[in-house]
Amino acid sequence: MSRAADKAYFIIREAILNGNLKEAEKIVEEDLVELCQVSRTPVRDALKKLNYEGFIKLKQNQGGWVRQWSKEEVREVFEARALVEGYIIQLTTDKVMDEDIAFLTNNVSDLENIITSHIDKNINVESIIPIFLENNRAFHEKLYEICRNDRLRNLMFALSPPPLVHRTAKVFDFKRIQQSCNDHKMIVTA
Amino acid sequence: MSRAADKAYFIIREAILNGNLKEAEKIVEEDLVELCQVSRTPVRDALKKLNYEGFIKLKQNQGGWVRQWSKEEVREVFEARALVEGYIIQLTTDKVMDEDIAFLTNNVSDLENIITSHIDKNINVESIIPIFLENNRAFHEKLYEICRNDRLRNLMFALSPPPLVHRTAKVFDFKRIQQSCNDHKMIVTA
DNA sequence: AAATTTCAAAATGGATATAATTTTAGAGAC
DNA sequence: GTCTCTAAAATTATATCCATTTTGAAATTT
Repeated sequence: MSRAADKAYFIIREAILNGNLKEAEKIVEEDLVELCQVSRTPVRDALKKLNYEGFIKLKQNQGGWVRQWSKEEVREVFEARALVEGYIIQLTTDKVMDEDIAFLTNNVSDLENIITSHIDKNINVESIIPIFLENNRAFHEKLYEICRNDRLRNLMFALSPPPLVHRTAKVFDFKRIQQSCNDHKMIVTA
Repeated sequence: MSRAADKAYFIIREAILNGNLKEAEKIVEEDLVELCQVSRTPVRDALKKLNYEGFIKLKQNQGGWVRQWSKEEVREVFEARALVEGYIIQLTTDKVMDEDIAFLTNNVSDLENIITSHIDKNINVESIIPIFLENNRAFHEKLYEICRNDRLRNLMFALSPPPLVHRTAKVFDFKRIQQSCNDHKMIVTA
């Protein structure tokens, strides 16, 4: 995708994820032109992409809305993601190299260390959320790289997680993060 | 998506699947304008969608190519599709209604009858391929309808099958079709 | 007063024009 | 003869313009 269109894509996506564009809010292209400082063409490209990825819902001749998530849907997405991830892990086992293992091992132990040090010092969980997210992203990115399957990577992207506001309660406490960390650990050893 | 863009999408998709646009062939937007009889805007929309679905590969400022399929990739796609389908079937079990079952039962027995009559009369397998494809499509479409999950439906679409030429050897003989028929039968009884 | 119709304003989809980028093709150097 | 550089051609990306559709409020009818 091109530069102006990329710019629009990331700005709009960010606005959705951080809640500036609220759920079920009508999306008007002209407003986004102003927000993104590009013309309508790249804005429209960005909206198409966001539509494919499920961030918004486009309707013929009626524009788009920020996608609403029911509890049921959130659950289903997480289940489907788990399904695909499991499959990806299966695929990686034949292709994985020593240096990949090293990378993943480091990734996991990095997070582990951070968690324990935060718990020891009694630091609030919120401060490690960004670290966790980045660590988590890197881990999964590596898995895609190993299994070399763009299709599956897109697939996971299509199953992009619901916006932060919906995940927060579900995901972000120390227990959850440790759980995720352990899951990754098991994957690496396998 | 809008009408002209839909038109372009289906024309181009068809051209890829039936081999008129050959593998690894460079895709030039202006040529497709002529083929589809619409302007460049809807052609570009269609290409974006086809890119997202993996039919073609787009590169920044360099246009696109019809996707090439290695044997490995074909296998992986079929596996991934099976994975998602299995999951869809799991989801449908709580939601399925009597009339849905009736529809699926009919669908399966229709195909069964056609197969046996063709084998009895010693008719070439090729003549039932279109019937099989349509029957198959209707079966899976029904499953999506039952589980009411657009996301999974899109996901399957993103895992769109490789072009016909690649599937032919794999899929189209009586044994295969009967196998598929039996699979569906088992799904219905479950 | 409620419902329906009409019409203008606004928003989206599509076509075309312009700008930027990449590819090519040929001239010149080695 | 091959390689490199450059300018023209081709192609893509973006902006803008036009057409079509939708929306919503005012007006008319029941």
